[in-house]
Amino acid sequence: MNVKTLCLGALSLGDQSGYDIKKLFEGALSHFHYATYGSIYPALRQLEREGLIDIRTAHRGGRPAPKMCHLTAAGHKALRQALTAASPTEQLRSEFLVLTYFSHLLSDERLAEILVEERERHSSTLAYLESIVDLPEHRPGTRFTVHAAIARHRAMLAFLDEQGPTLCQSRRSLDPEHEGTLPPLASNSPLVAR
Amino acid sequence: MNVKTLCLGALSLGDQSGYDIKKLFEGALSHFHYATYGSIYPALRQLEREGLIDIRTAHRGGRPAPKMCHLTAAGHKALRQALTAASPTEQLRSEFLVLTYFSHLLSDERLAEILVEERERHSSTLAYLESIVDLPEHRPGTRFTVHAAIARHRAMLAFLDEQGPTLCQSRRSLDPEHEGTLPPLASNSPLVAR
DNA sequence: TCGAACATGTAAAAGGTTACATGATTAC
DNA sequence: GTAATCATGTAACCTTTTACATGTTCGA
Repeated sequence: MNVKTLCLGALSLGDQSGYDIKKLFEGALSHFHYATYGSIYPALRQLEREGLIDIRTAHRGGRPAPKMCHLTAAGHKALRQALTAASPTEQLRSEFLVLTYFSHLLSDERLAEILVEERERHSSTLAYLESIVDLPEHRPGTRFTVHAAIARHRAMLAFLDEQGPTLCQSRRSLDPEHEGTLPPLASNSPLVAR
Repeated sequence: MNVKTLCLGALSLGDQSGYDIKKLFEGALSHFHYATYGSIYPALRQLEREGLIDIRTAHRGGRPAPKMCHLTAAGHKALRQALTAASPTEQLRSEFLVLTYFSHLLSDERLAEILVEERERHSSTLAYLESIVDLPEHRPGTRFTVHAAIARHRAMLAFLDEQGPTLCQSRRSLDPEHEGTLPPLASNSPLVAR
């Protein structure tokens, strides 16, 4: 799923400027995708070239004039096709989990710090999401994805409270001698083999 | 966090070939990162040029000779620094959530199909993870990340069972006339503004 | 004998981020 | 007056994916 398709999707909700679309990526979409101006503006220009959107400058006095983008019939069709054809994939890139996976290379203090910070991140995001999920203006699709994010952050909080202490303790019981030189993975380990 | 750092991390677990590292990305690491040969082999060559790893061809008769990679002292130091300096970020890219967010553009049948498939994905991954999480050969870091994945997939299953029907029903109660031309988001919506 | 697993790599292209560049307006 | 917000864009760089290319060995 590329930024072009996401922009078409955003425009299916109503005419918007590149700036507006960026806000959407920082807001509702941020829980499952992200994009910056550097990809949004080129995407919009390309979509215009392909005839999938119209761009017209809105000269409302005062403020800098935004270029409002509007889905054409062809754009609508292309969007539907893209969404229907997609076999939904998911990719998670979590540096937190990378760090904990390699936690044998971290100091106790650094590990504890990382765990606390991760907890705070989930906690504050969760509080925000819970405060907005029941607002009546959400479309069903929006509310669904907010619920998904809430479920995920709640689960991560519970997991951190349950397994965080275990991770810290398991390190203390290890011989401090062989730091970073643990034996190689057994080649028949399911995690290696699969 | 780039593939080079991940490769260094993999090698902190013991000497491995590029092929072995790929298996790690398909296995234990797959729950929070991914990489293909096209990025792993160039990364390894670059790490060798930088003196962070040694590569030597293992001539064990028969099989094609793997090039075993070994962390140098400099590599170990670089890895520790990279892991300590990282301020852990997380990014999720879920086409499933993109599709549900824009579900006003999908047919009822397609939406139902997507929900069922997503449920199956989480269900089968969860079953696998639960079958291996208690194996004694896991390092604490490995077990921690497996628990994290289990927590996430369980939460998603519960969420799908709870909110999936709601999403389908909310569509049926909508006027079928204005498909795809829902009113623009209120500009004061928290999801837009934030 | 045939497919799966082992094993390494390249080249082109796609895709995106980062940093830079600019400037008006509004609210405090 | 000054910081935040509105508003658009480019260029260089980085990273990664995709598709291709090749060949061996083991087990059924």
